[in-house]
Amino acid sequence: MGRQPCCDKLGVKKGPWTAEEDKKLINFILTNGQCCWRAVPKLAGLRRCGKSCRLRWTNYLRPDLKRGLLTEVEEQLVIDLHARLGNRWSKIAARLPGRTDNEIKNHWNTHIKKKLLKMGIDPITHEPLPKENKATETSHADNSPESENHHVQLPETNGTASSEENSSSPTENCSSDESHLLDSIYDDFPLVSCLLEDDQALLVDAPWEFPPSGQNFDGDGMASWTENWLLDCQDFGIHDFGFDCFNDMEMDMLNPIEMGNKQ
DNA sequence: AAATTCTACAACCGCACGTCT
DNA sequence: AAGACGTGCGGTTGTAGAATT
Repeated sequence: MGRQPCCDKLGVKKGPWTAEEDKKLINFILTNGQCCWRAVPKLAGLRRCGKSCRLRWTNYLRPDLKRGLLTEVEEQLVIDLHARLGNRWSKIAARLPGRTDNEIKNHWNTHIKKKLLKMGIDPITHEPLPKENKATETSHADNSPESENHHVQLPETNGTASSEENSSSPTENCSSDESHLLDSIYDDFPLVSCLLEDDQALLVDAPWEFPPSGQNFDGDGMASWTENWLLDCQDFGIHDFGFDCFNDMEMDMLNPIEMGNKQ
């Protein structure tokens, strides 16, 4: 049996997207909206796999994306959320409007991880590194993706540093300590609370204008706008970053922050 | 100036999950 | 209930450009 591949591998292009392909994809989605991704390549005239189209759209072409490096505040929020959620990048991304899980994941691996190690903090557990390990960790952790999967046996995480709960969510299971943790994070990082406040405001349903008013999208209008769009920074506004991606437990975890913030 | 190494990030892959029939 | 299907997620790889030798 087995399932059908998402696309026939033959004749499907891979690798970097060209501006032309981007245009086609944008044009198609503008006209038809996001529908069945499998059908998109064919309908849009692209020799790409549907999955690839979806990824390209969500990670790069979506107009509500911010580009550029994460700010200090965003970075701190990522660290904070990672401490609570582990490598659940999509959930973390949901808390950072305009950022994608892929972007955050990359930033984590290339910047934050190193930063934490330099500070003597284990990027997996967010606990201080045991002194004797610091040097060695720092020296090889950079290029060792495995290090993240090793589930470095921590001094003590109530003995449950098992690969089971994996999802590398170190604090996920210690709900009793949740409020403590949150309190300390909240105290330690006033910037985070500041962002959360802003973030809250941003969550107001404000759909991006598509196409921007005054632009027409037939023929050249579309093409020139698309080109500008691709060239320029994409910061149109916020859309689609609600809380619905959090399950109840996570919502409970987050509530204290939101609530505390309002007080 | 050329060669080599490093870094950052876009893109791919395989698996998991939810929905539909 | 089971299989097919579409989509989302996280890990990993490939590559272009920057930095270093």
